[in-house]
Amino acid sequence: MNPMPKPPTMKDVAAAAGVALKTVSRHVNGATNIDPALASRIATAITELGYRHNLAAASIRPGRSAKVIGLVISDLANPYWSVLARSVERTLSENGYLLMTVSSEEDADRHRLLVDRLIAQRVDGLIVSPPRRDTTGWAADAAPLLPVVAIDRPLAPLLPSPTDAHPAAAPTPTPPAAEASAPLLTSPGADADAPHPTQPGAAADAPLVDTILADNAGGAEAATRELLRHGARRILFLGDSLELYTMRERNAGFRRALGLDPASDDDRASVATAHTAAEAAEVVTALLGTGRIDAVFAANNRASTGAVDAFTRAGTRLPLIGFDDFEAATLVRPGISVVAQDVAQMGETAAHAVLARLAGETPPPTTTTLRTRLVLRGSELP
Amino acid sequence: MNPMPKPPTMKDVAAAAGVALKTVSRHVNGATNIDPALASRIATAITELGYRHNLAAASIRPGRSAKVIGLVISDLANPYWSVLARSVERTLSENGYLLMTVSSEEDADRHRLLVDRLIAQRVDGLIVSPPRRDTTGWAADAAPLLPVVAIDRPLAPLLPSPTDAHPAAAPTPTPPAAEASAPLLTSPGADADAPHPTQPGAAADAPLVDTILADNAGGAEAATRELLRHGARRILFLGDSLELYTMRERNAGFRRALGLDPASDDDRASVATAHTAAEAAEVVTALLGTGRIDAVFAANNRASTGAVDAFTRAGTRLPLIGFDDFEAATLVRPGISVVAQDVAQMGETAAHAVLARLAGETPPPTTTTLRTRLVLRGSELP
DNA sequence: GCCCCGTGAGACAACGTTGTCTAGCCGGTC
DNA sequence: GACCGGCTAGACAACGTTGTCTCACGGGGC
Repeated sequence: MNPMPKPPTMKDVAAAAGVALKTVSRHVNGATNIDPALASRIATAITELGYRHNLAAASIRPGRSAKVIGLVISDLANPYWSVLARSVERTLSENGYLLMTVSSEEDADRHRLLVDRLIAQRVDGLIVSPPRRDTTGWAADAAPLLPVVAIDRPLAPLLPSPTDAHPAAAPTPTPPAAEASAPLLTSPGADADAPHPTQPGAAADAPLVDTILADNAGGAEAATRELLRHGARRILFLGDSLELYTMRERNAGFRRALGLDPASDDDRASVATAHTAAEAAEVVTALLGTGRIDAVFAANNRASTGAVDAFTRAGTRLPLIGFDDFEAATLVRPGISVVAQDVAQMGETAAHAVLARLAGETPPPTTTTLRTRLVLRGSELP
Repeated sequence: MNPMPKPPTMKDVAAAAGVALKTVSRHVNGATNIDPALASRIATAITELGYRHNLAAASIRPGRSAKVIGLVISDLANPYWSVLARSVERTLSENGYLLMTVSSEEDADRHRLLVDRLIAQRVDGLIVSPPRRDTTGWAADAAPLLPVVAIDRPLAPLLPSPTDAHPAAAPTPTPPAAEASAPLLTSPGADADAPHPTQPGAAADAPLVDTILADNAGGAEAATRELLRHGARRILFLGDSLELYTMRERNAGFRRALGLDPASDDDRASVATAHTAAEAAEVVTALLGTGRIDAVFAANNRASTGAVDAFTRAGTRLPLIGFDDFEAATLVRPGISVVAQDVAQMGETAAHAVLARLAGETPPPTTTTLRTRLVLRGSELP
């Protein structure tokens, strides 16, 4: 009747079975060297009392862990993140781990709070999508304590000292431009001959933590080239704020395809920012018919959706390719062509990276760049 | 250099600050009655050593908890569940709780395993979507231990004894049929005058745990009536397996609108089962042009998507209403009309239900039925 | 000057579990 | 018949933290 009496402990089970506490512990932990008679007495006592093993208590012993991983993303309701979370969960689950998922909403302070909370909870590892405007130094604090993996975006370089305001676009001309389809695995320093990976002055590009990225620039470049190939000349880059790493990369790939200096403000590239599908639709609606654009590269899902919505409402359309695949892409005619990321593989790779570190592997942190795939469905045509 | 030396404890902090361990504990827990001099020495020691409070260890004291809730759903990658999970997470987060989310994949055994694991982890409460073919009795085991809330579906009645194979369609004629638009809150027994809610022999419909449902039957009935209003006479019910509670309810509402005996096999109601959008598209494609159907009620997202896909490919269409809103519904012309559930509110309600129990409230378990909304966008028209 | 009381700090045990170590038992061997 | 080795069971301490209790100190009242 009493709603929730305090749950029985091993001690209670031991008393009921008439054995020592430690013997119950052995039984619960699956030790084989137990007298069958005692084992069955213990089993009976456990079911009769309704005993439940307390993993939380067990996990405070050093060397034992709760087998829980933390995942910090920006919004679980966004299909991109939820598919990623599902993939992480599946891989971890197969390895006996549970997942705690939290949403940072791109807020650096909230992000910091959540990371601290997860660490206090003593998760075994963290998979994190670093927030934009990330100034809290959470990674430097967390990485020495437990395995940390950055996903979707790299960590912001720590303390971009205010002196090097514009490190000059010319000196580092155009990065060697990863092949259109990047290799599955890129090693850390890339320059294999550098003997000491950490270079004091220069911002060494060896990552602080394992990092899993998509080939944003390469995908965007391929999409843009495809639009160009079909005769587009004034392509609109429609995306979210360039504060987001993925947007900067996709924009860079876009400009590279156009043959523009990555840092210049050449007006051949028109760029529009929209945070929601509605905003994106507004932008496109305003430009349709003005002749100022003749194709659209939608740099994320919401931009794609907004553009299609604008097209549908206007009863006309322009060539379009979007970044990230989405369910509705096949429902309209022509089908929406997209740069598809393998989100599931990203999650799986991230989970494996954490698991490897937990298994004791300690190679220097690696950045993995996952290939993207250009899926053509017709919307790229004039 | 050493990758991960064992993290400092309160004892280390106390030693470094030259105070007693308990004083550090007081400081960490925000006690006010601490000598400012000692407090600052402790604060310094904490930052210097990089001490982190260990909530896992703290939570083994009786009366203290880790503030974690478990959520068991069928698939986090499904937008329906991810939006629900997000809503639960948001509400819990506002109340200082973290969320552990796991996917059961509708497998009863896996579901049982996950629930047991979460209980072993000593979560404070559980929000669970019961799996289909639920025979493991997990709820009866879990409910006495911690607050449990069922979401999206009620618990299966325990042990449907094999004797009452077909409890006869006639004896229980047509259930009083909840009003077309259910009230926001339905109390447990419904029959307010029953003094003793538990009735030995009969399966009392007082729920075992708090339950949050959508008005599946009502929504489906409204949608079907709308199709009928526009002249449809041979409507296809296109949904997933009727093993799923939600499907049974939606089918019941569908039949009610058609004026069919809920248990009869009247062939005026054509029913097709499809697990994926592709299967749904196949079914619709096969029926299009045969004249055997003149409208479609798609009982879930995937069915809607599949039907639209079939229409688009065939270059024709039939009147269509779907259950559950989805992003693509507004992208095609005509827009897809749907029965929309307020998924976010469902998550919030479930979270509040757990929080209320954790706050010590112990009213008898309640079933809450959330209203659905018929959103007409044009696809219902001939 | 003495006592009482309020305040803040520390000693100790406890939470539920597991690692280590010792004691005991049994069978086999010389 | 004595000894040894292999095996299981139990006593004990420890994990990192917090609740309880006690103690020391200092100030104020008589």
